[in-house]
Amino acid sequence: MRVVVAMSGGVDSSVAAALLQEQGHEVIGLSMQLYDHRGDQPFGSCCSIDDLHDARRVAASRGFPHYTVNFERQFQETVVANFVGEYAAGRTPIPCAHCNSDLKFATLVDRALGLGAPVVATGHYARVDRGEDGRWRLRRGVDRGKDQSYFLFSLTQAQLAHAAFPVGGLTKEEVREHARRLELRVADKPDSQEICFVPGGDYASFVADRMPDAPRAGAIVDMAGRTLGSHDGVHRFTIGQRKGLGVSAPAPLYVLRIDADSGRVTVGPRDALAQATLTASDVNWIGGEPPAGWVPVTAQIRHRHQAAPGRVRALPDTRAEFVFDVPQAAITPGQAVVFYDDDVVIGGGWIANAR
RNA sequence: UGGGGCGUGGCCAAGCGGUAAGGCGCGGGACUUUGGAUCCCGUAUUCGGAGGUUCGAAUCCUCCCGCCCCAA
Repeated sequence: MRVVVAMSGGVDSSVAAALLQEQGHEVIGLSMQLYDHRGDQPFGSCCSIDDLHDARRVAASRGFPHYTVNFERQFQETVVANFVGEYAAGRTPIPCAHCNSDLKFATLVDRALGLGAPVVATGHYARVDRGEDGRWRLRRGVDRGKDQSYFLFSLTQAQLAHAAFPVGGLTKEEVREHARRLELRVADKPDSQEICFVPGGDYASFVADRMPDAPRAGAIVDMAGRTLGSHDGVHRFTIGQRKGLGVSAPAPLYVLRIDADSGRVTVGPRDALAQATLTASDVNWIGGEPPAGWVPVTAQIRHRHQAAPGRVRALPDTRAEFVFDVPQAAITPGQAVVFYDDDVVIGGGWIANAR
């Protein structure tokens, strides 16, 4: 079978491609150029010029074709625009999830079909299979420590039908062993981390430079409304943040609330971060239809959050309401909430608010 | 110049004769395909200044400097 593999230049997607090829598939490597690599400005680790070279070299060494497609414009218009807009609005974006939902799977499946490939594979740690009802299911990767199903909650039945995650059944260590066995040059390449398009991890400057209006400065106040200090812009904060407040107090202070209109950032003790109920928007129910009534599930509210039990129900306009059995700390607007039944992704959406 | 209190690292603050706790903040590291959190490490040769007492003082005494409160 002809398969298109989205290659980031890292170990995971490289091994995914090599394994598929080893299994007898006709592999076509595809890399997305997300940034203008001309000029000398530094950029992040994902899909950098070096990564594109790595992907190309891996393809060459394995003897399968590799193409680079230019997604700079789409990346700017979807992922980067959302990233900047969310921070400006006092919310906290999660670009990796948007990149998957708004860019990769939104376009790659069509591209692949155009190349005569019915399947698009990536290096994500997640699994796809079919349930008893014949519907496609998205499940957590076998390596729970590296699981990335959280970032893939937006996949639809149509997309899952054409998706493959070759490393989803492996552990990271097994992937690296395969990489060494196959003599891939990226075998010992460090795992990617941090926001790929923000140079040096200084996302605050990145956002400030691209905001339509000047950063909204304001006061840092306690729960009683007393002013404790001031800040340069709400984009510098996220719910649950402790560092960088510049305020000293008898005990650590955490960001509890961000009001983008007034620029007011409310801080308080850690206990005050716990909330049980959240509303999500643009919810994708992977099975195809929203559940009827309340359904018991576990919910994950950030990458590496231990999914916690509760119940969910669908609301009108593709929204959903979820209630944790035990309140969780720092439920943050802008982040994704993903619902699971054991290791099966039921659906997910973007956190709109919590209370 | 009546009385009382206080000055310890960027902030708060223990210590009250035996050779500078702790917290916040800050810096670094670990972890991590988002942000945040969490964990680990680091952060005052020195206690407003100058003398004195003592084997030894941030801790006792004297003077000076600077704050704060009470007083018609």
